[in-house]
Amino acid sequence: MAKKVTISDIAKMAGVSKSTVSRYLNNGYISEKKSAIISQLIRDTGFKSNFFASRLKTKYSRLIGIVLPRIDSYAVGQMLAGITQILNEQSYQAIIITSDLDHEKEIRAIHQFNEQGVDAIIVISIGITEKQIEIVHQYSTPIVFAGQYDKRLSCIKFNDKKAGSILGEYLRQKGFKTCVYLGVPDSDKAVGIERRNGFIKAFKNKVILIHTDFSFEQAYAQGDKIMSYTPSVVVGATDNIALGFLKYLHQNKINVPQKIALAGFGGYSMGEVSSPSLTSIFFNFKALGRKIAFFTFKRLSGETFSSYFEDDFKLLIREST
Amino acid sequence: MAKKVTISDIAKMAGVSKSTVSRYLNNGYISEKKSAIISQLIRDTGFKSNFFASRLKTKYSRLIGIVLPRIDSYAVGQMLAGITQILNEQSYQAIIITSDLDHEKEIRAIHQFNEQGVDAIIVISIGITEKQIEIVHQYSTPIVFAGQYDKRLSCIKFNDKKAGSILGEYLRQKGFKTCVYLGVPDSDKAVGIERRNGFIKAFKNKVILIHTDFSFEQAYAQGDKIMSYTPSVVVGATDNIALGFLKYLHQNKINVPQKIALAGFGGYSMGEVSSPSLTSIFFNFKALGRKIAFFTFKRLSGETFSSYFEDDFKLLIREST
DNA sequence: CTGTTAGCGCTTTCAA
DNA sequence: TTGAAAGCGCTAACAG
Repeated sequence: MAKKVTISDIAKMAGVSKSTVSRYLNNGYISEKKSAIISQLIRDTGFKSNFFASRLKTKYSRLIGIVLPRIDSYAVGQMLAGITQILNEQSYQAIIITSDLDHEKEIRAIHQFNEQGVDAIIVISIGITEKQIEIVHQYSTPIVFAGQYDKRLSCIKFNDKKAGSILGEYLRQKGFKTCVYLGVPDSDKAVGIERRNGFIKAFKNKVILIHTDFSFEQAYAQGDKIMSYTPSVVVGATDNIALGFLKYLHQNKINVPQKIALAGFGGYSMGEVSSPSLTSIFFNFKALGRKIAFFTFKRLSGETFSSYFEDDFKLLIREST
Repeated sequence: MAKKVTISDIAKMAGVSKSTVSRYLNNGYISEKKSAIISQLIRDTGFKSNFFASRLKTKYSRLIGIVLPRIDSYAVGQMLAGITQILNEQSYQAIIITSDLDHEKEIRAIHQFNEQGVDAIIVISIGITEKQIEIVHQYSTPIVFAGQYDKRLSCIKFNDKKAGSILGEYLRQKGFKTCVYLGVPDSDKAVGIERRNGFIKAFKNKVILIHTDFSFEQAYAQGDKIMSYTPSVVVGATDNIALGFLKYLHQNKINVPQKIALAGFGGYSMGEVSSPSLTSIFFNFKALGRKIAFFTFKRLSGETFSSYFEDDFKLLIREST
């Protein structure tokens, strides 16, 4: 079972001092002979340096705290996969707390990570508030925000405006004249405002704005209202929203794309298996996750605040347009 | 920035001993007066107990290591959401490593967690090997396996056999006579063997078995072969597999469910938005995640090995049958 | 109810 | 190149 082999035990057995063993473990300022014997002893006993004792002395933990709005979402899962991939490669580890889309919890999580002594914190944010900015400046731990932007913080996110404009441009060139855009509230600056503005500016023609939440159901429920504007194309701020409306179209036997075209943002696999498959802007969330990790390491190595906008997305033209 | 306020500082300021402050922080065996003054001081100074020092003394870290095959999957995301929900409620925290579906990495992760001194380990496994069993018995840290079963370990998973039989029973009663079952390799005991056997036993009629992997693409590619058996119903071992074949049916203008019926396992939202929507066995992965956490706490509180089979799934009858 | 006293296991000067 | 010694910040007997 749990063999309580400590550094002293090894030292005793090897006939050296604890410091020597410690040196072997760290810098390695040690003679060949002793090194060999210690090495052997460690192997035999199965000794493992006590994580907490070591962290108590040195200042860093090789732990990165990650605050997530929720974990059961495709985008978050992909990002997390990207982040942990890079973290693990560098022998860092992720420790996660979910905020459940609650600003207060997000803040509490940041406090908690600080208390735990993580080396850095990554916050996949649902919106940056003044209070958060205050907290970031009050702690010395590097904090990186992802998904949202504020110039006073270190942020990394997709260039939502550009994403919106790519889709807008494409649909304009396709000759669509009237669009209903299913947007989410402005409280989500990235998805709510930037994506939409980019789209509207590039589409140039008529856009009717209808607000909805992020759910499949609410988009479905707005079907009648949407159709009352007789749009030639409907765009959902996310694929999920677009698919909610697609369900309505199916049930009302309205043909896509013959009667009406449809597009979304996300490029989730769901949009690939629907019929018709959904035209969408694919965001490479996993790649973003990797960038987030790199960005965090930069901050860790002393680089100062700055922001980054990722352009790794592309237009997937599929059957729905 | 990082104010290095320690428990001694607080003690000095409050005119008490460190132990008293420590007691305030923990058991609270302390007078009202001192409690009040310490409480105030902590608030003022922004003192936070040093995580590592405290963990060095007590044996517990309140950290649970979780080994995942991959994070960017719906099922895993849901489970993780359920697990972390309960963990966080109990002030425990999740620390994750991904195994990337690699047995070696899974084992390394278990070792690593042990070295780090987590209180318990949860392994969402892709298949239990002899080597793993050996390791579990060599460590004293409680380890809980999820998703797979071996009687020598603490396991928790869905009752796949029963899930299979529910769908088999339903399709038999519906009057289908010939079924193609798209199965995955036997190396995944739960999904590959149990689910399939439960199905076959309950369906009673003719079942043609075709092997495929977990991907949408491979299921799609097997379309011609599947149709050559002229089945009246096709069942995918996962929804994803079923949807891959659905894509084939769409492209070949074969009507579902008029010409052929289709069903899967999973109950993912993808099967809800497809058209027709997919009949499926819904597994409540989030609920399973919560159970996993509870189960882990039981082991933590000294209960011994045992296994648990979750029945929280149900038949979703939708348009495809 | 509270203070004193020992460490937890490790790292890190400092001198040798 | 090595060892002695001094803690990191906290908790937990023990005695009062």
